[in-house]
Amino acid sequence: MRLDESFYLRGDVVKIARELLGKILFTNIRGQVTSGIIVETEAYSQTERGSHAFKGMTARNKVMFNGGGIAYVYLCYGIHHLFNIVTNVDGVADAVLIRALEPVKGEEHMLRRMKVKSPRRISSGPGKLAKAMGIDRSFNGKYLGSDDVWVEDVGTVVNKIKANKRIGLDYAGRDALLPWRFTIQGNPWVSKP
DNA sequence: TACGTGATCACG
DNA sequence: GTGATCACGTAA
Repeated sequence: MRLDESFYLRGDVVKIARELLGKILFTNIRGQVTSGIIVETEAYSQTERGSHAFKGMTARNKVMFNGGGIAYVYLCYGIHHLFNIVTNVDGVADAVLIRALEPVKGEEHMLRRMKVKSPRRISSGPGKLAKAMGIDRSFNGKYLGSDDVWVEDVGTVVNKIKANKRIGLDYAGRDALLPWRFTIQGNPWVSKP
């Protein structure tokens, strides 16, 4: 069943980040459908220094201030597109970064986009999964109920969730230590660190 | 461990 | 305008 607004509009972004584990992210790029199990997420709250929205609205982060259930996609290090799901109500800029997927459907499309021939860890990391799924900045602000990108709950029960500090936030001071990175423990598709 | 790569943002 | 910075990935 496709997740709808009521899932994303809730106020607890940390809870939503945990609950997204085991759900399935789909994209449909000109008829090419790919999907993967979400195995790694990070929560970002407007109230802490790790968030792009901490200092308020800018041209880049403005879609985060919309109500939950849309994508926030931006370019990182000039190379990588990072895919986030906006949560919380209109006016509050919370989001969940999707950091790794276990491929389910359309792996041949992912391999082609990654320019590799044989199965590999093509979606273990936020930049890689966006590329593998065909996500770029044209997805920024896109509604997750659209026919291009959506998330489904297939009833998977995730037994062991591990919480760690988030990756790559050395600039965020004390907030870098928040245990807001969630992984499915033992899943081989979780990104390296 | 080093660095490519380009949008973004805080300066003025 | 300009310059430092960056929620990464790969090669070495």
